[in-house]
Amino acid sequence: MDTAARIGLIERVPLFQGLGMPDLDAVARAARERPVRKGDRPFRQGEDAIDHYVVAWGRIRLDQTTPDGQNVLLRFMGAGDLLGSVAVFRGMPFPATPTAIEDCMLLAWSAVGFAELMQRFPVIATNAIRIVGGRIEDLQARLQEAATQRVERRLAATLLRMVKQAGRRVEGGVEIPFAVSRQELAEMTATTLFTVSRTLAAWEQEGIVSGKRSSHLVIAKPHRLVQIAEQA
Amino acid sequence: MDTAARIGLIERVPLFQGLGMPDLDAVARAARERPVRKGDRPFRQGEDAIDHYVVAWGRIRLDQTTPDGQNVLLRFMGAGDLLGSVAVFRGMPFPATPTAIEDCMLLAWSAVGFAELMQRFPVIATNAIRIVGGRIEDLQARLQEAATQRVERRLAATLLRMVKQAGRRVEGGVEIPFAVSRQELAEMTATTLFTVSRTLAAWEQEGIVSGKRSSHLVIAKPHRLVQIAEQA
DNA sequence: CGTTTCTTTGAGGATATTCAATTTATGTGG
DNA sequence: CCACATAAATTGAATATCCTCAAAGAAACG
Repeated sequence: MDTAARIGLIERVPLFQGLGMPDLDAVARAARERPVRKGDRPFRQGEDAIDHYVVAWGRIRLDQTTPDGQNVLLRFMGAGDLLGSVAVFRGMPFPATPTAIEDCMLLAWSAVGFAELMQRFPVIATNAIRIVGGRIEDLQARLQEAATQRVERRLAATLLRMVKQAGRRVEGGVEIPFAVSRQELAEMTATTLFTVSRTLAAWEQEGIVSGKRSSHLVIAKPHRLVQIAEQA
Repeated sequence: MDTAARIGLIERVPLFQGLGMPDLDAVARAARERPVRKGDRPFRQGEDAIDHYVVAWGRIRLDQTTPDGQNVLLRFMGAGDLLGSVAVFRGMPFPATPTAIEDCMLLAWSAVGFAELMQRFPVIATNAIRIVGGRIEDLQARLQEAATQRVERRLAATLLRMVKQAGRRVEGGVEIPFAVSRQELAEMTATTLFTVSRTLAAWEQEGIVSGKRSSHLVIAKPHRLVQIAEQA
């Protein structure tokens, strides 16, 4: 990937929004490329956080695991998403493990290099706060759901979040453009894969969703999901 | 409160860590004072976020309410805590409502004024990211608990978090230095006040905690709570 | 001292989990 | 391309955890 290509990527990354042309060039030159094969993990929960990452392309799953082996899927990430920065800023170990669910390309900046960029281009800092703030709201929403709502509503909300984040219009509805297992949906919804399976089966009956196994999920009736997610 | 007093407060606020003397003065002068009576709400969920706040003294409870009236207690806040900033940065309405549980003093900065300060003192931005990052980790931990653990463990974790955040050594253990109702504990733990009541009753039997009604909770055996919170 | 608010306790029941057994995909090697 | 092995999903039945509702008791407040 040459500098021009990097700039093309970087200029669409929310973190670097508001930077002009020469600035983007400086940012691009400071980046290292880090390809990640499908299934691989660029780093692991508990390791020291030394690099900031941005996903250039490909998709990544971010998991948090408890000491006793239970897993929470925090989110899926795609092109333009920020990875690991919060831990770097805080000087703490990574709180979660990313796993590539497709072949990916990451761009990496060392803590020091990134600090220099932030000093030169203060807008990066405000962008970072905005992004991290968005994650807070997302987490608060999920916490509220987990705390107050039943599985069916939560699952509807989970699917709608995924649609909002990565959904693609296709004939017959909106598609989630990568394979998601019941287990993964369960880990995002705070439930078990069994309950997810049953719920999706019921929705399939009603024609709300479709898509088996490794094929992509298609939401045929998003409005029904919204209804379920918001039902009193 | 004169400027000197303000500086005294501000220099211990994590957000302004790393600022030197003349800088602190500038920050202090730009602040407005906003007293809040016990029970009052400086703003409400859904309102436009125009001011950044820092708690100068007093305690505040931060709640998020669902459209159907259910409530999640996000956290308690005290001197030095940042309030509302995430929403201001994002240009979004406040996602939660703060309520003073004691008479409080807030310091307020307008969005514009604060942006100027951040421009002059870039360290404020990095501090903000660190602080907001800390909240993310807190929320992730709570989400994981809510998703994977039973009430007893979650309640233990909730109490330990409160101890860590605001606990005070007293004879016979550690005290949470403000009154917390069962209802509030339930809203922090994603359960009902009934279950909290039963669990605390059992713990009181074992001598792990003590404190009735409006008296402050005392954790006599924090190590036992840790055990419960971490039990496989 | 009465009223209000918070807390306790009990009983019953619902939601969702757990566990086990099948069925259905996927993909790998022959 | 098929057969087999592996992984994912389905489905059912039993059970556990926790919630809901009701009623009574205790503490706070004016």
